[in-house]
Amino acid sequence: MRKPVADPPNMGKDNNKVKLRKGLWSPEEDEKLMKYMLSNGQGCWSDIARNAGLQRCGKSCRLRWINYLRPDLKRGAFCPQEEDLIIHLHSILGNRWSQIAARLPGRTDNEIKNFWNSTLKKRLKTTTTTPTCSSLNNSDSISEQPRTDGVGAIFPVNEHDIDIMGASLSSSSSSPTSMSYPSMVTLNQFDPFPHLNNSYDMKGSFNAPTWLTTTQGGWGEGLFYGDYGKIGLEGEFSLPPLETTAAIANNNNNSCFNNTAGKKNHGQSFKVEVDNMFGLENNNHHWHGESLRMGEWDFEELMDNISSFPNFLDNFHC
DNA sequence: AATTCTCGCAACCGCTCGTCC
DNA sequence: AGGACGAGCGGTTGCGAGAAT
Repeated sequence: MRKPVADPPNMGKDNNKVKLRKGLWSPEEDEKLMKYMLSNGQGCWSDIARNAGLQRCGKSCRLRWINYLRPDLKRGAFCPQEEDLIIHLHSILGNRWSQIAARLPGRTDNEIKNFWNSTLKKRLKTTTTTPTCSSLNNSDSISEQPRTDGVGAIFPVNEHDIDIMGASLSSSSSSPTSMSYPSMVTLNQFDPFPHLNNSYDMKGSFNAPTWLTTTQGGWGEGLFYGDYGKIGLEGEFSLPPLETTAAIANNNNNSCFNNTAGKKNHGQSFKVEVDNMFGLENNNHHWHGESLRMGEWDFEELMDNISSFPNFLDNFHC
C-alpha cells in the first residue's frame, strides 16, 4: 500500500499541467470513478480519468476499477477449490495471471498473483522438502521454465513429472485445520453488491468438468468431495492429473468429487490422454507423451478448450 | 509498552502488443 | 513503414497491520 500523495500546491492552477495523483485512492476518488463507470461504461481510460474529474492517469483508473471497484468482484479469502484451481491452472499456464483470473469468476489477476506469491508459492515450497518430490521443487519450477514463443508452462512430459506434480499439489491443498475459512455471513455482509451474482455459498457444490472426474484410476479419495471438510484432509491426494481416461471421457456427468470408490493413487503413474482432456483429437494436436511441451500447442486453442468445459465455472461456488 | 519483524496486498512501473494515422 | 498512443500484462515496491520479541 502506498500513502496517498497530497495534492500538489499548483493543482488546478494550470489545467494542462495538473500533476497526477499517485498512491492510495481516497473514498471520494473511488466514488467518482464508480459513478462515472456505472453511468458511462468503459471507454478510453485517459478520457475516463479526465471526465470523471480525477487527477489520476487512465492507467491508474483502469487498475482501480479492475482490481477494486468492479461490481462483479468477489471479495474475501480464496476458498480451497479456488486455491486448487489456481494451482492447477498455474501448472498449466505459468504466471499468466490474467488467463488464470479469467477462469476464476470475480477474481482479479492482481489478486491471484498476490495470493500466489504470498501464500501458495510458500506453501508449495514447504511441501517440496519431502523426499518424494524433491527433484522438482514445486509448480513454480514447472511453470518458470524458459518459455518458447511466449507460451507458458511446460507440460509434464513424463509420468515422473506428473507424479511429482501430484505430490506437489497434494500438500498444497489447504487443510481445514490450517486454514481458517471466511464465514459465509462475513462475506455476504461485506458484499457491497448483493444484487449481483456473487456466490459465496460455502456449502455449495463444486461441479467440476469431466476431466476432473474421479475414476478408479483417477483422483484419490480425500480430494474434492464437494464438501469442504473433506478437501485435502488426507494431505496426499493427487493432482488433477492433466489427463483423463476413456472411462472419464464416458463419464460426462458432474459426478466428480463424489467418488467414494476411488482409490488413492499417489505414487502411481498416470496415463495421459490429453487429447481427450482438451478435445483435441480432431485437431491434429496429439499428446506424444515424453516429448510434448506446452510451447508446441496452439495456446489459444488450448485455452478455448479449457474454457469449454461444461458448466465448470458457472457452477463454481465458493 | 516499545521495538522489530513478517506478511499481505494495493498500486506503480516498465514492457509488449495492437490499432490508428 | 513507422511513430504515437492506449490497453493490458507481469514484476516489483513499499506501506500498514499484526505478530513476535
